[in-house]
Amino acid sequence: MAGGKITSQDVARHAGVSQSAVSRVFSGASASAETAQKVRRAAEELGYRPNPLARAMITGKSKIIGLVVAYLDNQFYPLALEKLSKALQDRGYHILVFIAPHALDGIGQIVQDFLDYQVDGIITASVGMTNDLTLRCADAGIPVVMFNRGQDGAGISAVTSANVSGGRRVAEFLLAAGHQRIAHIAGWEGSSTGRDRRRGFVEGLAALGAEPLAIVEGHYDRDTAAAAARQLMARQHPPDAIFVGNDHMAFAVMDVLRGEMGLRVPSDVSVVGYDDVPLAAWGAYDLTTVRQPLNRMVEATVDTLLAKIDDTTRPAQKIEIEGPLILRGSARRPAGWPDKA
Amino acid sequence: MAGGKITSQDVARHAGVSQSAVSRVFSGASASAETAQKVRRAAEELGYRPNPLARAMITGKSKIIGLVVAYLDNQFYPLALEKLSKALQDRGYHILVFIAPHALDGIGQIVQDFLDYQVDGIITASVGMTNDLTLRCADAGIPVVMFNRGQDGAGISAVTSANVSGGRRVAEFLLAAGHQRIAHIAGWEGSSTGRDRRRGFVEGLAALGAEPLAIVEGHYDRDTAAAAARQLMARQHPPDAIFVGNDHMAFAVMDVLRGEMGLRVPSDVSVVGYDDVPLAAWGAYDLTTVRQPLNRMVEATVDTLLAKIDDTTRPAQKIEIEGPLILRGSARRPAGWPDKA
DNA sequence: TTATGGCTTGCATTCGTATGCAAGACATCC
DNA sequence: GGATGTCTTGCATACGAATGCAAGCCATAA
Repeated sequence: MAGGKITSQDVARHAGVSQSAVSRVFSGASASAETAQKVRRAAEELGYRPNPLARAMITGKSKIIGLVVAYLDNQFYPLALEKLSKALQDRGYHILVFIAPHALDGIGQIVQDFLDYQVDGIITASVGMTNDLTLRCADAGIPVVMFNRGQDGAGISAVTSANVSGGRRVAEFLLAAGHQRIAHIAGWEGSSTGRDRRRGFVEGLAALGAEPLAIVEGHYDRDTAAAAARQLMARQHPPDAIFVGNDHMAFAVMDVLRGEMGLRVPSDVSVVGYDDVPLAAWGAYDLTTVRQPLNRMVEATVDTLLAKIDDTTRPAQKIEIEGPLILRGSARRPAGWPDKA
Repeated sequence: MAGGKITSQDVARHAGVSQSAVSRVFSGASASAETAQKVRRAAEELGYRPNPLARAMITGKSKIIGLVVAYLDNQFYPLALEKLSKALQDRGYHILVFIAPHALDGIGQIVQDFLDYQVDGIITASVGMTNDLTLRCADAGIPVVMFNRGQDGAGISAVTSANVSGGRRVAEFLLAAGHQRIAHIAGWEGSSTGRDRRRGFVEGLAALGAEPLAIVEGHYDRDTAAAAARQLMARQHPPDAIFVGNDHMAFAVMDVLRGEMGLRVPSDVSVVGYDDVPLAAWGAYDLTTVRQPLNRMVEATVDTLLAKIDDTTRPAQKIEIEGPLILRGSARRPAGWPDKA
């Protein structure tokens, strides 16, 4: 029961040295082997641990990373949260989590909180109003990395998967399977991922002399995507394949096609998603989708952020990681294609 | 740009009062209306905000709540995390998130981190080794509330849904639908929720003169639950209804029944889950399940925790909240039953 | 032997806020 | 009018660790 807090003073007394000596041993500054030994023994015996809050006051480094997330109903983000969190914990950081409010003024509040708590860095995992948030933090001199969302021009680091080439691969895949009328339910024009996937997809079709039957926005939202699916299928010549901007929406689309309209996937309509969340592999959906390589994205994010914290002058980096197309049962498979492409 | 930090000193100078006056205005201590006015104006003009770290050093109150979660692949927990987080943010707290490591020694690390950062309170959302963690934190004098998990005897607050009566209601429901051979894939014997649901279920059957065909443990894990389903269906007389200890496992069970075995739900087998996560309402599963009233559970958790932080001598509370049975398409419906029971 | 340099070490101060204490202002009561 | 009490206010100090500075130590070089 270490009820009474042990301070560096206590350790100093116990070890017969000064408080500064203790501080130096624990903060890695120079100290003789002998002193270090004595201090460590004393600390061990007393159960001393440096107080990070006090340390933060002096150094300005809190060892806290702010993590902003939203859309926890899309399985991709809880997983990202989990892995980011673990990776940062392993590196000796702690994670202050903020659920991004949908109201815009909430963002200002969050920025203030970050400043107040002197977080050393910030990761934004797909917040709609990322721009505002990131810019304000960057202004305040806090390193920021955007996860799964890029930003043109601005000097802010970002880690994404290779969305353009992913979209292109889906186009090639659907054409190879012989689809004639291919529609796209896009993510959100306000997000780089949505734009890039769409662009890659359209370019991929164009490169093979095809063009999309229609493109509708799904806003990364179940209800919107479901409505989009209904709208597409109500056309005089409905699509025979739909590329959906992420898995979360693709599930809604499949629910509409099969549940409401009694259609069969993929015999009536092929559906392709994006992300490869665990649910995509479950029997009920068995969704063909482009995998976002979560582990590598997390590693890259953490590395980039910590590097920038370590050396603030580092320039911003944009990192893109390729992910494979995972072939499952929700889309017709072209003859001869393997499970991954 | 407010690059240089504004301190209470600056405000004091600007307002023509002492630093203590500023402190008192911002910490709610007594101050004359006039002084308060001057201070607030000055603070406004300078963009001053009290430094929570410095404040924490003096008061010992960090306004940080530690939140321990695991199993982020079960949709229930991300949602809980989201709502808990929002509720606490609204009350002026910040959330330090820890992903519970599966290794046992990781727990000790977490406890130390909590102590180091002087968290004001802790919420544990369904960690396996909750016992050890909670006891150690309670020992250290940090208020703890267990979310969605109880603990017999020990003086620790806990908020759960009414799992015993929930289990009982499922039993009554399945019997009313005329099922003859009812099996249960239970949660985990080491968790109170798992034990309670099971107990209520068995009692409910017994009260009507029935007994379970079989009970198998699913460990709240997809693969284990899937294996359990296979095992149950391989019996000479397989069940015609399965009550599964939570939705997450129920999805796996449905995948096995429909995907692997070609059975129909509910005509061949009825499936009932527990939680009512959003996915349960999606078309692909359309799962009949007992709802855990998340919003009210979150409110109760936050209220209990903050009350205990406010007055440490408060005795531990065990709060149970009733949740309805939501009737959907995965289980045969007894004649005359409404959608909710 | 003395001067020079590199290491350690302790002292004192610093970070930004909260708070006990005593002094002052003012109203109340006898 | 003097005594008593309540309310404000400023001063000084405390929280726990980090760090500039100067003093002390030892070894090496001249």
